[in-house]
Formats: sequence, C-alpha cells, structure tokens
Amino acid sequence: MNYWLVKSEPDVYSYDQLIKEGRGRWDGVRNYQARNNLRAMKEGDLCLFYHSNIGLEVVGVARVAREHYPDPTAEKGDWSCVDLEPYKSFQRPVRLAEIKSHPALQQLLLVRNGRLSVMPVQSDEFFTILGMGETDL
DNA sequence: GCCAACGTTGGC
DNA sequence: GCCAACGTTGGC
Repeated sequence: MNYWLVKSEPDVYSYDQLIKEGRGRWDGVRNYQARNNLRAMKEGDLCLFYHSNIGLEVVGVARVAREHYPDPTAEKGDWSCVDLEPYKSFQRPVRLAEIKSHPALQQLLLVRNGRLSVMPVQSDEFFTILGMGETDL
C-alpha cells in the first residue's frame, strides 16, 4: 500500500463533489513529476485530498479506484489520469499552517515543493495527518 | 494583487 | 548543453 497527496482547487473540483459523484477522474495533470506519480499509483492506494488556493487544508482521504490510463482531456502529449473515489472525510480539516509547523512533517513535499500537485507521502506522515484530522480509517 | 518557486522554451 | 526569458502555480 502506498500513500499519496493530491491537490485540487475546490472551486474546480472539491472533495464534496467527489462524494456527490461517487467517483471522479483525476485528469488535467500537465507536469511530468506529477504524471509519473499518477502512474505509480496502484488500485486501493490512499490519497490525502488537499484543497489548494481556497481552504488550504486536507479535507479527506480518497482511494485509487482505477490505475492510470491515457488522459482523455489531453489533446497532445503523453499524459495520464486515474480514477478516485471518496474513502473517508476528515472529522476536522487539517490546515496547511498546521502541517508546516508540525515537526514530523517537515519532509513532506507539500511543505518543500509547494507546486507539485500529486506527491508521494510516507505512511508515518499519512497517519500523522490523519490523526491531526481526528480521523481513523 | 504580489511574488517566490519551479518548469518549460528557445536562442546561442 | 547552458541559461535567460517567460509562464504557471499557489501561498500570503
């Protein structure tokens, strides 16, 4: 089992929208590092779902429902997407400021590279954030 | 709205 | 292959 963090601007695609739809295609990634991370995702892997720009907080966990396939929104180039489904909403959202000030989370790519939209997360980091969100799996 | 960080492009 | 210029992301 691998753990990830995915970012979405909630006015474009929010966690609530994923819940409403039951399943969503994680497309539109146009960054090689993020794409390679998408391609490394396995069905059943869990993703922290982060709201960027508005909210600036982790709001839930999503599960990889389908492994990578060609991104139908890409008109040219070699891009991939995955399908995600909601897995668990956080009892309490975990704000970026909390993550940044937590000593055990300083290595998190969210802190170190603010621009990456799909990133791997160590299992201890994953469960630390889950705990901050007062949530169990 | 500003700006830092990062990625991409293109001239040499 | 280097690097300057430019564009984009995303926090503040």
